[in-house]
Amino acid sequence: MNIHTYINLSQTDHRPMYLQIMDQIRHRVALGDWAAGQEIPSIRAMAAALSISVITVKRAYLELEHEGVIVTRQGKGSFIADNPDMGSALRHKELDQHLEAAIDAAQLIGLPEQELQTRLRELLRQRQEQHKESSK
Amino acid sequence: MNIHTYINLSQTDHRPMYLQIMDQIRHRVALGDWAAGQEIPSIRAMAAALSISVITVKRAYLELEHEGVIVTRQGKGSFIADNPDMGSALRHKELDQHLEAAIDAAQLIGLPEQELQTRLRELLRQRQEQHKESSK
DNA sequence: TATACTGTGTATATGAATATACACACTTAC
DNA sequence: GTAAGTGTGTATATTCATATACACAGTATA
Repeated sequence: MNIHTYINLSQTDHRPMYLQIMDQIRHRVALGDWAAGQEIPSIRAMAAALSISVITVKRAYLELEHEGVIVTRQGKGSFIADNPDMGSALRHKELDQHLEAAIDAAQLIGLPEQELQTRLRELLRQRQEQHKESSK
Repeated sequence: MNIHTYINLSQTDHRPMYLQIMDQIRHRVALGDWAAGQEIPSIRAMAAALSISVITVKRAYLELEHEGVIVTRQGKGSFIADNPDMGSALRHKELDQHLEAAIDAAQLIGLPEQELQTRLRELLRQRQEQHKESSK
């Protein structure tokens, strides 16, 4: 089971590499694939596997550490945080603000609540399609 | 009624100026403040009012023209596109953008789709409660 | 046609984001 | 202590997005 099973960089995804790495690690943690305390690939191993510089991987790991998702110890390696902070109160607040704004917008249009929920379902489905596309 | 009543640049908003201008013009059209065919401030007038370069305003106007929101004629000025459905289309677009932002936020914190929909339902219910309160 | 508006094209400055190399420092196990 | 892992700090290259100046061109009107 090598690193590529977990992390890979998309050619079609034009977002920066360090962000792609961050997202995929977050995703693994959210799914429970990588448990609290578990060691994750070293920045050198990750860099070699992806054929990129260690500094780029380090940047991804550093920002994830600032977010509280992972911890890094010099000379030892990087690990999923004991209590990975995936959904801080702040993040949930931001989510609610977006939903509230959507409700306001729907009200402005005169869109019934039922159809607002339907629209959310549609957009979620579109996302799934796009995800399939990009992973082909 | 000067231009500042409609358009202004935020110091705290760190997004580029041309995007802020585009958003605010779109919003005016969505609200119906600026009707189809109506003349909007000239590039030069807008630039002077905001104390920025005409080129920056031109960029905003050019992209809005590509989107079909406005039309520009050399020597004459810029006008809201002659499309009566534009306002409605923009309102729906704004709604979608809020929902997309919510989906992004949910994915970031690893919130399952099911729970995102539940959260929307909860917030809608809260709104109904508040509405009852305020109408007592 | 002169004036005073309007928008346009080309060329450029600036800063921020992204990715990098390389020399350095820590940890572990032999 | 030394080898083979690990991460780190500094300095730099490169690219792209943003914003700009200035000379040019169209339109309307007196």
